[in-house]
Amino acid sequence: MPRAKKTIKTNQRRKKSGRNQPSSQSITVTPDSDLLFLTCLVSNIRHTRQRTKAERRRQSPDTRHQKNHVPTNNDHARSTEQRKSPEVEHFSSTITISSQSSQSSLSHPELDQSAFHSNLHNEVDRNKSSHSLINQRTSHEISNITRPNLTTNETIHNQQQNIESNSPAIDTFTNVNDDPSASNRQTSITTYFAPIDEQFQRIVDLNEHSTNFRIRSKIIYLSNVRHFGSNKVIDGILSDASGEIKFVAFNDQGERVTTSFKVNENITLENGEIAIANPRYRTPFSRFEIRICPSTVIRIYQSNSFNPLIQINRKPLHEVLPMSHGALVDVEGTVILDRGLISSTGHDATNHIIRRTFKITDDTSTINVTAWNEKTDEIPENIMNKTIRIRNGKINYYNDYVSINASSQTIIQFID
DNA sequence: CCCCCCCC
Repeated sequence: MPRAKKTIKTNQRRKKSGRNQPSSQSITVTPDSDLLFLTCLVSNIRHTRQRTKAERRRQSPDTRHQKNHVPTNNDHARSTEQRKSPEVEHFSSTITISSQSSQSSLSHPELDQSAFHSNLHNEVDRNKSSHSLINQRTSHEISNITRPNLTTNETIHNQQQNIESNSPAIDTFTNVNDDPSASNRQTSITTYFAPIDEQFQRIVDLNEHSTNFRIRSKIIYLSNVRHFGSNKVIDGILSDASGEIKFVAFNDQGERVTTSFKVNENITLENGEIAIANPRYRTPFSRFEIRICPSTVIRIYQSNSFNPLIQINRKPLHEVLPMSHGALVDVEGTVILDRGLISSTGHDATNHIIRRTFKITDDTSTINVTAWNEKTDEIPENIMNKTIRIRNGKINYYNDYVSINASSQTIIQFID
């Protein structure tokens, strides 16, 4: 069946890339020339010593450990609050270089760098020296945004994160003059009015009056194509560190989306029609939707560290257990048992089903989670002790046992 | 201009 085939393919890809995260699908190997650049960049930053691989390896589990206990009841705001959380503050100064050094480790898949990802952007906020260094390269590199080049995109990311995090975005451009390749940009106009191609807007700042905008985002949800009358529609949810917004695409525009969008991949999106979404179709975390139109430019955005967390209205597991069959819930928990992939056939023998079941726990209880069919593609091979965040999981009673089903309407994200 | 989807 096509479904099963698809699963196998993604698993192979996962193995090849040597990484465990669902986002690994978007990763390409950094070319040597970029490693060279990285080396220069890293050695140019004086006040901070580049840590050896062994040191990084040692640090990695610590970092993961610190993040693991985090589950709080205040998840709603957590993705934006995280930037200021004390534990992040605590170790950010010790891994200041890691946004560069962990990039170079991409070609060393044995290194588990996943623990760094969610924290990289925090460091840039606090490290103005690397910040200005990075800016020297940004203005010409951004034009290469479609190049499958992690260095480029990380660089852009580092700069853009500053825009997202510090409300006055202007200071980000102060060092642009150092870059000879940017010479034709150096009119006073572009110095003071940042060119649109050098920044991303925050998703929370979009509204029905936004016209020329550019965002970068993770595709956290993609619907199936639905048909109505002679038309078809596809929609989804885009997320950055600031929030999320729905998008919708009709007919021809939908074709673009179905051929190029994949859940958990990052994109940049420029222009589109923004409207207040029909409340029936809204997410709990956004009012607006972007209608993709012919002028909308969509590009792959390859960044290992841009990994915004999905927002959820988290329910403690002990409150989930008594809920009724079919109810939708948001939960978060740590995987304590992984039963792996199980194939079976449905009532109809031609219906091939694949599922992955694992048990999660939080402070209050434990529950089994089953991901069905294509959703299993989003589950990394190694999930033990990782924290999973689930939005729109479906309560399922079967043989007197409660579990949470993750199927196509469910959004899942591994945090560690 | 659009929303349902169950499966062991």
